[in-house]
Amino acid sequence: MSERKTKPSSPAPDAPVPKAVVSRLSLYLRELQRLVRDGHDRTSSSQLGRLLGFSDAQVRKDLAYFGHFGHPGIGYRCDDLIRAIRKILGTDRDWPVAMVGTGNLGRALLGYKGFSHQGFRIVAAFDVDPQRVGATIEGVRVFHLDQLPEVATDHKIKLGMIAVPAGAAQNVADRLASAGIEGVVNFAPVTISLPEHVRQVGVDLAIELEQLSFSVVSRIAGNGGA
Amino acid sequence: MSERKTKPSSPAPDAPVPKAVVSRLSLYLRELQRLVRDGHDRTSSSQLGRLLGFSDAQVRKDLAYFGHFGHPGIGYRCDDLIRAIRKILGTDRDWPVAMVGTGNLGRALLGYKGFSHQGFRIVAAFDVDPQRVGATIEGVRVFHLDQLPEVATDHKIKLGMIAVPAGAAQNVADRLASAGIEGVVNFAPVTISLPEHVRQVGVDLAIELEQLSFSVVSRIAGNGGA
DNA sequence: TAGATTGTTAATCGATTAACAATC
DNA sequence: TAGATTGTTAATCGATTAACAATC
Repeated sequence: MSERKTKPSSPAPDAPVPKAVVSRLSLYLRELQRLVRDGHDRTSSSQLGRLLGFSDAQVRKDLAYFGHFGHPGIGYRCDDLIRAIRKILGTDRDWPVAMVGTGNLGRALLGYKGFSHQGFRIVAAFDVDPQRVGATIEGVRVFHLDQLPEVATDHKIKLGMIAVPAGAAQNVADRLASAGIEGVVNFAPVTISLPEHVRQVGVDLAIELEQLSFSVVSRIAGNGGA
Repeated sequence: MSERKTKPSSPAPDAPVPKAVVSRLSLYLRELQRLVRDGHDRTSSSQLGRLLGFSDAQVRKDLAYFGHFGHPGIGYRCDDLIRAIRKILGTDRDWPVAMVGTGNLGRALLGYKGFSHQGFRIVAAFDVDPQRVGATIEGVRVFHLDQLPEVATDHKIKLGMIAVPAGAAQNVADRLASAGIEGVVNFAPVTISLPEHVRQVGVDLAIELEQLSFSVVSRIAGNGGA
């Protein structure tokens, strides 16, 4: 039992990767891409760590979850490591994305240039407001939410973003799930429930400011803040 | 030495509060506010935990970092707990906020309604584009970035948001710091450095999608994703 | 060769969970 | 009273750091 296939050693047979490791992976990737733009060919765990405020040991440990990407005595080739991390994160392919909600935030996200570099392409937007349906925003066609199932199938959409008012978010989540979407980024400031197999990431803009507020006030007080 | 002042017992004399605890605090607050809107007067650690996917023990432990807010045998009064958490997070007061950058994202954030409920009020926007300076967006005046020091002082602005292109972010960060800003939310997809006493929170929208992508692909593969 | 840096193991540190006396 | 629920301590679990042999 317990087939060991390809992967060599690494921390454990099939250790579940900590969420914190994955979020650092994205930061390593971002920093590596900047290093390449600045003309660097290679880097090291200590350089990467210094740039991001992590220890060199942590950088090596994080990467070791997934394989051997470096060269002892040398370091890491930036482009090799970039390729490796993109493969791990799944951003070595194209991800057609659906945007639900074309209010302030939805429209801004439709125009956001940063997604495309990682392979995310918003291919359709959805709304229920007849004033908005049929329009084209930033080159993206706005469909009625009722058309989600067909459009999602046609464009092989696997990921969706929810940028609707809090009160509508759960309904949208349900519709995304039944349209076969596999992952959702929720920008609405509410907890939504989705079937177990549908992954979700929540982004609450007010909460980010709250975290900041906490660290500002607690710096002044007991100095507990970071 | 080591003056013990007001605070009673709690985990340790002045235990530094883990970052993860603070982010859950914001989620408790959001859920409590929803409970109140739905007509609930009180709740319990197990209800709060169930709604958010945490254990009841974790909810109690998190709150116990800050004091005794509940009643054994009874639970927590929603409005008392809301008041307590807002005080802890520092959102029991008004925070005038500066928005730097009035592109897609900056404009969307200027119109975002969710901030005001937690006391955050964007009182001034800044840009360097002469086409934009002088305009009023969503009721907020756009100043030239050079005017940041005076405007920040006049409006007692302590927090800033950076919504400019990656290449401009570090310069904006420097200017915010010298204008006396104490905390920054950085939406630009780069690492910025700030003086030690200036707190920061980074929000990278592409990274959020990457985290989602990872958990979608790793669910299908080895089931490591969450 | 000497110096640098990786991947990995063992030691430390911190956070979560379980359990329970105290309280209503 | 019996049942419910808190705050807190001790036990478990997981993540980070330190150290070092292997490698270039």
